[in-house]
Amino acid sequence: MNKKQVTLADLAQQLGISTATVSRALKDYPDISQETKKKVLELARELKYRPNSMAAGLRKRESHIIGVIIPSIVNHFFSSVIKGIMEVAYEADYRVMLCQTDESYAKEIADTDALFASRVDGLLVSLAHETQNYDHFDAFRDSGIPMVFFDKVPLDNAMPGISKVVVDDYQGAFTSVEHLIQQGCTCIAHFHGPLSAYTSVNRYNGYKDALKKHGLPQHESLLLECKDITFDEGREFVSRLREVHPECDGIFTVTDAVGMGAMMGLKAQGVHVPHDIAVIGFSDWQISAIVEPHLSSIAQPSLEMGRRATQLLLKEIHANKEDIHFSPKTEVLQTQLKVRASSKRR
Amino acid sequence: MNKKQVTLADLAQQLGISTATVSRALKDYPDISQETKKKVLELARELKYRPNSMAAGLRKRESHIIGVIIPSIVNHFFSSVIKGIMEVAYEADYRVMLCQTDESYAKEIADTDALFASRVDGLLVSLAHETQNYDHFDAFRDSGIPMVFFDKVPLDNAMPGISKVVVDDYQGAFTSVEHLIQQGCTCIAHFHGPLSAYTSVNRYNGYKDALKKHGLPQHESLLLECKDITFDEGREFVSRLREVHPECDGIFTVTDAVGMGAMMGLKAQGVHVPHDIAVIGFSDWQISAIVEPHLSSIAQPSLEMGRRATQLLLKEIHANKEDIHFSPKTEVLQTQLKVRASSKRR
DNA sequence: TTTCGCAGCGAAAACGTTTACGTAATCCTT
DNA sequence: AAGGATTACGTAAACGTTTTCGCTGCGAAA
Repeated sequence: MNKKQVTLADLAQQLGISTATVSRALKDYPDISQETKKKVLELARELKYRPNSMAAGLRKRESHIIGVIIPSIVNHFFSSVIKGIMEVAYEADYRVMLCQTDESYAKEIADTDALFASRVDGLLVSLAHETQNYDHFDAFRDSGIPMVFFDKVPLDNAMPGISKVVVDDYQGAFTSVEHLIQQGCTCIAHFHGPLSAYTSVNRYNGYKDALKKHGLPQHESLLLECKDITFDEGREFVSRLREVHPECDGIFTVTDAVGMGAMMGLKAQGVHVPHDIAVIGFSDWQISAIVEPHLSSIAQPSLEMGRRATQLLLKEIHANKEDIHFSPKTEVLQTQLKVRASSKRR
Repeated sequence: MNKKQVTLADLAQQLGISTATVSRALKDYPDISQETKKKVLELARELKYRPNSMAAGLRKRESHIIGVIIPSIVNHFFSSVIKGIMEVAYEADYRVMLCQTDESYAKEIADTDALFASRVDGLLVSLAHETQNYDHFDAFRDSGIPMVFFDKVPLDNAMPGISKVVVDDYQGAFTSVEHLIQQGCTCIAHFHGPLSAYTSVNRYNGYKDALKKHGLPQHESLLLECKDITFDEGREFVSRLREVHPECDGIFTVTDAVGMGAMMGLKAQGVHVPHDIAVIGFSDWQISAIVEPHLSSIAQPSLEMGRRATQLLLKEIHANKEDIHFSPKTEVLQTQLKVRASSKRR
């Protein structure tokens, strides 16, 4: 049913010139007189000519599309990253093709293949939780199509020569625990994430090193693992924690959902935050500044992460096109401590 | 620097057959022997052949891409919708190209043009706030490329013959106000959005009709307009409201951000929620079940909206391809009242 | 005059598929 | 054994651009 589209050939025929000239006129290439250029542009507008980027892409061997693969989209962090990506992509006149893995390795493979089939000019990836193997990126590798990983990136030695953008989880965790100590906490627990995840490990280490630096006690029983990283886990774990460590006066949680759960659990038990126990989260969700008491947190520059990753990718794409060398970079973005009521004891 | 890709011609040459046969083998079309099919598939795997969907798209005049235009992505409602879209699209083997307008009319036009240039097979749109004119969709119109609007849709008479998926804002508002009345509220205010927006108008009307049905007083001064629909507006407006209507005992807000702001404002004034004033929001943000007191709200089926819109679009795409008539539908999804502490007075 | 340069344009090939059409070989009818 | 049907494949055109190369005509330099 689709009515046929207006093509270069149509314009060319009506003007009695060749498609080559029409193409030159529309893209304002050299070798074209102002006169015919004007005529072409006029007719193009009149006939509502719309370029076909599939045809152009096929011929030029580039799509002006960048592919994005993320674990989840219903998530403040990732949706901010995507916003950053789209901002920069739009500025550079690139389209964005989005895929969501739902943390599934199989889906990640399918998405990678589909994006390659679409001949995207570059790929931005945050790995799925399940992913341990990186062979599905070989197609991009072998074809020399640039990739930039962000947030959840491959293990250090796994993909040499690939650019990455990550957040300094270790430093963020270290800073927040040190902040608790400065607020007078002497027995600090950590509700951490699964240690299979890179980010969880870094935060875990930041926590431990901060305690070590200040000579505070470390106990296995101060460490509780949130397998699913949920609000409910936070709420339940505080009971378990206080049975073993009634003297505990500070909690650092792997993310704000857990932190808010912990605060609710404590409130239900009649424990005052921050007076009895100070709480600090991670990621600085919008909610954190609204919930009572306002939850202290570590802000991750999510928008910035999307922007940087895309800028890196575009640079690499252009370097490729100009045939000049591009040396892969790893950018580490700094976090920001947001001190709010939940941790203010002085 | 991109190494050249493996093409059908490469496979054909190595096997001493024609590209036509290779193409048939790979897409398991008829007119092919099991024997050569097997040989082709083997060589394809060996040489790591990857189809080029730009070439296929150009030839078949379809891209297997659907374009999505939304006002904002950093937003729980829209990111859920997108998730629903991507789920259905993925099942049907379609890719998703995403654009974000940031509520800008100009950006919406640019996005529409770009998606048309990419020759997407269909378009899903939630209109920008600024958009009053729909001419930029003419290209899709004229070419007979299906579009489905969702959430923020064109005015009724503006685009006849176009499918839409909306939420029953009127009924949701009506239900929530009736709920307040059942809880004993007798003087209910409404913090509404700009009445240029369809959704705001429907909620506004639902509010008014619920009051009318139950014979409650209606005053202009009970209506406060949130131009930007923000937390801060909610917080500020309660002071203004209580100066004029100290007897007010219920507030229905156009969305949860405003509702939460109102609750904070009331709390700051020492007004108890829900005892003195009951509050109910709209949209059921994740935060609402966490903030204190838990905010009652109207849940919108966002995931479902994305799914339905995409299903409609795909149906229309396929109907188009088979050259059978498709009559546009408007689906109205029902909301769900979530009663929480902020409105429970009995 | 010749020679060169240059501006403006066209012819045609390419990009990698899909597909309408034709054809040769094989098989099954009667 | 002649005729038709079927199977499996090749030829070549098409999709809508971009781009290389070459050509023409004109003016300026020699």
